[in-house]
Amino acid sequence: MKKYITNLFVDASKKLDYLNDREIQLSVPANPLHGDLSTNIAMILTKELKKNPRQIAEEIITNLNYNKNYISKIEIAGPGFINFTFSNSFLADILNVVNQQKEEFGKSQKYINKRANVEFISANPTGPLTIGHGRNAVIGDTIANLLEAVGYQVDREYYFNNAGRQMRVLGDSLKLRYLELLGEKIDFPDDHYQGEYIRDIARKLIDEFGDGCKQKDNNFFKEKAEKEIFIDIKNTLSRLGIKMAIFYNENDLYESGKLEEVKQKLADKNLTYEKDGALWLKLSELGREDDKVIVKSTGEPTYRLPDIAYHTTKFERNYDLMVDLFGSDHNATYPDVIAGVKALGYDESKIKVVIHQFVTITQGGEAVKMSTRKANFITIDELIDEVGADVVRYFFLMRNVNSHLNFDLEIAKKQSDENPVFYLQYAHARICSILRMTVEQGLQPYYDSLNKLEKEEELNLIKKLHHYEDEILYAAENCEPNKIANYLEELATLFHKFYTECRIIGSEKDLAEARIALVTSVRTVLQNGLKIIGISAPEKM
RNA sequence: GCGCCAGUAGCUCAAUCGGAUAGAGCAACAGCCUUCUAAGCUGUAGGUUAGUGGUUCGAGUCCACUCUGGCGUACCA
Repeated sequence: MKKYITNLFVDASKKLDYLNDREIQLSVPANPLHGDLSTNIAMILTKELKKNPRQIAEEIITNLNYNKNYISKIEIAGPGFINFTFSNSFLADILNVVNQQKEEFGKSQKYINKRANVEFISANPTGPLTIGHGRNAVIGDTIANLLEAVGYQVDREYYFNNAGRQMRVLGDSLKLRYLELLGEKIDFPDDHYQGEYIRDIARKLIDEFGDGCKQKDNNFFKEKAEKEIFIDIKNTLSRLGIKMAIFYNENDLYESGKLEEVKQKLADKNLTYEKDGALWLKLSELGREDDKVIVKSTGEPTYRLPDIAYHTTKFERNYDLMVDLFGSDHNATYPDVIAGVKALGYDESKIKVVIHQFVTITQGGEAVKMSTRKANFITIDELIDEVGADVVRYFFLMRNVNSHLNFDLEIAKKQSDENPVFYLQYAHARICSILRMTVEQGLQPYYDSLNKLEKEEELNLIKKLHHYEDEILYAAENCEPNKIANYLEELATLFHKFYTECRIIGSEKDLAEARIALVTSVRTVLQNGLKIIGISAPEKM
């Protein structure tokens, strides 16, 4: 409908010059008395034309040649809004469209033949995924789902480094626990990984090799730990319904020579210099505040060089869009990387960095500080065991990525009956129940009597269904998965109100069957939306 | 000190590029099940949108400053 109205304005611009190339903002008014879509164009033009906005609106409306089958009326209201009201025949047609498109409804072809890469989680394999990673994982996966819904072919990518200091400490930690379990007296250092999972892996080694690994070096233990931990991480992700397409190891950048190549290119552009035995990148010439070290005096690169090199590989893999999802602790570092990528001649506008704020974990009102090393953490696995994958996903998704997410463990555990995710699923289950019942009564969805739907609860529901496609597109383009969670809650609310006010069984046959067509469409949209946020749609609860 | 993010009802959060009377849920109070699932619905109460100034037809939203909180500010990632 937005497209239709926009085209009306394009036609009108042939007569009204000032409408030429003007973007028409159409929004859904909060107050139903203000119609179904509204534009403020007349008020925007008022300054330029030095005319009263209501006069301008009047002039525009007389030049809008609209079809009464789509729009029942156009009105001027308030200071100069132009309000459009959908006709009932248009609303009825929405249900036909949903019914025809089914699981395709809401998807679009806007980015068909485009390829996107969504990089997320990217936690080094030093321990199980914790609540801290959970938000990143769920947001990333849902952004990927959204991009797929608007046409992109998407690769989900996990970047990790198994070569750094963190991983050496991990290998050490495993070796010490191994020796400890074999009866040696071990003084386990504070700065090593304290978690019980290290002992679990050590036990596996003993089961497999007995004491035969005593003489093995750090590398052996490191590799064993990495392997076991990755199995665990992948298992956790799979419980959340997440499947990564690519695990990209930072080490490949060294082995392939990519790192050296990028370093050389930066040098060729005269963007590096040596100082104090280290190699510096002239970030101050690239719009950043200070120059930064990219190769330490020890010869080891800092994270910046491999990160820049890594991003160049994404460009070489020909993605049209690259989404990087980080926690807010990375917010000072990524601009350096982007500046480096740009300096190498890549189009940095293809990279979209999404920063999500931290999850604040509280237990009984008290904040819990998390640290993988200190083993003071709650794993996603534990959380799934407690409340189920659906609740975990929904909890991490329901807030704006820019907002801190307050995760009260006690509420998450005990409040499962009142969790909003059940509210959505309940709406779906109720519809399924109705449909089971109506089949027994010999009733079927009937699309030729949709004009019988004229109660407020019915019309509001249909209008909400109509907005679904716009919501998906907006959420995808802006990487705001929480919009879909909010939308589905609103849709569920409208359905529950409908359910309370409008009966199907017992109503006159044409009306009953039109209502069946309506709830069938609602079910379709609930299913489609829940699928995008990765939550199940139960038929019974 | 500087940078990014936030501050909206008692609590947790919405509010589509600046739009019309700032909305939900939880908690509180009062109602609704002989009829399709009460994990639901209806009503009452709850607000100087942290503060001060500015921009304009119009500000929770934009700008400046102040206050509070989170995350950063490495030759750690």
